[in-house]
Amino acid sequence: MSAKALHAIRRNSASRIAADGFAPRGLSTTVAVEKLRDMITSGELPPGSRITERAISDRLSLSRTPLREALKILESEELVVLEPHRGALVPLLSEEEVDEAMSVLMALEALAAPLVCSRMTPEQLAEIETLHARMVAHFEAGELLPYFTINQDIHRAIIDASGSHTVSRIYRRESGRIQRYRFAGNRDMARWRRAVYEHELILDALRQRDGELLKALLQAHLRSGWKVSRERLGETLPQAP
Amino acid sequence: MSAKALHAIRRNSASRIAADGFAPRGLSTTVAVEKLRDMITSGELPPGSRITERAISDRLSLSRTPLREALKILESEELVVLEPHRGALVPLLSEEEVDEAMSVLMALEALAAPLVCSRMTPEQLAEIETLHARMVAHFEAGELLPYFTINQDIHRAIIDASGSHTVSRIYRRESGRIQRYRFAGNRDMARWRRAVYEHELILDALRQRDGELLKALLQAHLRSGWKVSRERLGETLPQAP
DNA sequence: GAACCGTTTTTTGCATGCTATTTGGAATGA
DNA sequence: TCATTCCAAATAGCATGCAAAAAACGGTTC
Repeated sequence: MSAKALHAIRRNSASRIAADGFAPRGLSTTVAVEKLRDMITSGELPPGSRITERAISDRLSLSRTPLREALKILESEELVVLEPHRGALVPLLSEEEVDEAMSVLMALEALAAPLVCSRMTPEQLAEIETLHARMVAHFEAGELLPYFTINQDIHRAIIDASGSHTVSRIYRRESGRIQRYRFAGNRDMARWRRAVYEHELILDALRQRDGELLKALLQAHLRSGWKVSRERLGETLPQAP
Repeated sequence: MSAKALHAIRRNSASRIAADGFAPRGLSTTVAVEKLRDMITSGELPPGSRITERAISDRLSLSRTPLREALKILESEELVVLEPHRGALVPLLSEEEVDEAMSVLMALEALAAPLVCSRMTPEQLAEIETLHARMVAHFEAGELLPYFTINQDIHRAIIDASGSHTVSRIYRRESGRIQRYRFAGNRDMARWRRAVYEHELILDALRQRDGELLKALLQAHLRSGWKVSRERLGETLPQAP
């Protein structure tokens, strides 16, 4: 329909090359989502911080358009809050809000547990065992951060073994949303040791494919982990949003 | 960094004025999300249909930029699927996928029921009673569509009364995602009459603030409603995604 | 010093147009 | 007839620039 003859002779500036000298892999928006998600869940962008589009788009060496798309995605994951005409900020969650999310995670684990026990494949079990071994290794080396990461992976792998895409998706999203706040609990050495032991029990329940036991163990694990984190955060967190 | 001197002397076209002669209320992206969500959940854009950016942006009289942002939001609600470089399409859910979502809704109702009974305010109860009365009126008038809409509102209002923002949010999202597939069940007259009766029971449980009873009733209600819809959809739906 | 108000500066919202990728189809060969 | 290759049209991805809203500033008055 439109004439394509009149081209301004101007190349796009060399913006596809990021600051580190490598062209980004994949689509800009996707890359931006992943980087921002990391920055938020890792705490590099702490709760309460403002995100100005230009600053971040410069930092990720892309234009505002894909960055804005990324922010919209993160908003619907509730990892950022967008205020009209005022921009994005990382939400500061209250203890009650994390509580709520923990309840949902427990409900999802209760829903998933029997499914996992009836539908988990031997490969999935083996995968979980491998992750567990690696996690224990990090525990014994006292490496908190990799321990925590693999810990999350294990819980995700268990939920994934339920075969319910819907449950997996929601679990992932909600657990990512509050991840930052749960981290505090692992700094307690007694709790840490106890958590590893609970993981052993969970693994046993998986091997025996005992759905009821698995459900009980998962919920107790989540509950007691959060209890410790909550105490740790008591000073830092506000009482109401 | 870049020179700002060279301006093409061109006004933005009068595109803020929509086809109906009214300027849109609120932000374009928000408007686009709401309109598209309606178009999808109502079936105006049926599962399987492709959405080309230009066609829809013309139809909603806005540019591709806010439309693309809207699509990203809808994607993370799983109301559309975006294939890289190929655009958006409305996903066709299999029976199993709707099943999964129904399980999640039931789990959320189970989680919410006791909270609702302990935290619901008298105003919230009154609000639900009002909605119920209106719903019954539509039932007696044989008006299926408004009945169905208010039905959804009642379930949302019950969940909202739990006071858990997290549960409300997830319930809303998942129930919207499968809404299109649940509609079929109400075409069965026997089921419809039965459903209204079940709502009476649910209302009683709310009045008595009996959490266990409420939980049981809600779950039975959801289960039997979906059972009928599933039979209706049996012919139309594929077995696997 | 604090509160008010007009002006400048910054930042978001959006339309536009170019580039890159995909696709549909014609032309070619087996 | 069918598969293959190549080209053109269509369409998504993204950078850019302008308009408008919000924030920051500066000066004035109380």
